[in-house]
Amino acid sequence: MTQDGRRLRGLRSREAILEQAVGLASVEGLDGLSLGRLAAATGTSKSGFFAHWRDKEQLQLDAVEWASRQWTERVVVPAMQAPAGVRRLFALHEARLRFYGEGVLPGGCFFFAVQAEVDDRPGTLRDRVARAMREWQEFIRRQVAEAMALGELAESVEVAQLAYEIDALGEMVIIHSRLADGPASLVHARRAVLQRLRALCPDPTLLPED
Amino acid sequence: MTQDGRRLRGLRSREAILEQAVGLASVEGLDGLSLGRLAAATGTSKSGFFAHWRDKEQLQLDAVEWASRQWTERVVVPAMQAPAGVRRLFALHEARLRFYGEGVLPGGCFFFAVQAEVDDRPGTLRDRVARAMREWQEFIRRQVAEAMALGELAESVEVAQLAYEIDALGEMVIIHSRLADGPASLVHARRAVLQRLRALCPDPTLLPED
DNA sequence: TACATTAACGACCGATCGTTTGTATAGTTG
DNA sequence: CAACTATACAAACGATCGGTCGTTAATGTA
Repeated sequence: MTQDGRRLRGLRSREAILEQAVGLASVEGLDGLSLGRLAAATGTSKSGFFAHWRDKEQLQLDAVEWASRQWTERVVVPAMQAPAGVRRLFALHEARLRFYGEGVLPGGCFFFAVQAEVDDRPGTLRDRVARAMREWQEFIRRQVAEAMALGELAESVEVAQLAYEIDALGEMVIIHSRLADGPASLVHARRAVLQRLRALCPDPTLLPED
Repeated sequence: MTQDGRRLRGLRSREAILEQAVGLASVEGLDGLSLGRLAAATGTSKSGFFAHWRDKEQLQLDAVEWASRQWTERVVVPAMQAPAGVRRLFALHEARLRFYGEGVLPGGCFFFAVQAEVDDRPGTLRDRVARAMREWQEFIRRQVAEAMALGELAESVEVAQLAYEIDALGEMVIIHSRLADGPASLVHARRAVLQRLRALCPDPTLLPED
């Protein structure tokens, strides 16, 4: 199982295809992502995919994996460089908004585009997407709990409640920025969480004023 | 152009088909809603649709119209029975949550399922969906502004900001309840808006405590 | 009664879907 | 070098897609 040149070349095109697939899926969803169009976008042939994946579902599963790793690298990891507590919590929110604002994915958010498709369709794909989202929300909850343990959030805070609010205010940027408000929703989402955290934090100077 | 029996019969099946279409689209989206499956669900034939609609896009446009009216009847109208101001604002939020919680549509929310599909695809359909959503958000903003005019919200409130928060906290119930938290997200969404309004309202007794 | 219109249908069209098959080729191993 | 393996392809498959066509039965109008 040594990685010789063949596998290396294969891995390279595999990664290139997955990157394209995640980008396309963030726009058209996992169903709209047809093998024909993906082939055209990557400059390969439809049948070439089956050298890398047994069927379309395997490709979709790997795309979910790829999107998860991308999210971790571009959102979670940068936020972890902020000091633990309420500052890291807000850094996490800002990192997400930066991800959206910079247009890393042409459709904004891979998981948002995919949720509506899989949530009513049981199967491995749905399970994998649901797990990724549960891990993400659990991660937010951990940051909230840590901020509380550090005394940086009022004791009256309920962890799951605040975590829901932070996630909701961030995620909805995708909808609002694309169909209605445009970039203004980024400002609204940032301020909503910032003011909420400042109101709950005994030492608001930990957070920017505006 | 008098409405004789033929047209009446046509209208009846037209409405029945549209109701099915909106329900199916709330689950599978407007693309997933294929004419073949819609025909099977309504017990008619594919080709029968073309007696009512020129092509699929016209059916989709009418489905958007139907979903808009349903939303108005089931959410907006009931909320308007509450006294203007902060109580009506919260009644609007609760009416939405009731709509989701009761499972009026099998997929939860028609517009949520459709947004991700149309937002990157210019055309009449996208325009119509975007208009419906802009009207809804503008309606929320009007209620916020009215509550402020009545002195039921602190003067520091920015209308668009608060409206964004209320809408985001409500809409995200669809995602969270279907892939992660389940019904708990309804509780989170309700409490988030309730506490936010109570904190901003000079007379919190206008709103329930919990 | 004679005629027009409508709802609804079955059969079929070209296009595209995911997938299979067979093949050519480049890289690795004995 | 020969034998083998992984990559990639063109061609074709059955299924399904949105849509057309011609027809039938029912309902209206003159």
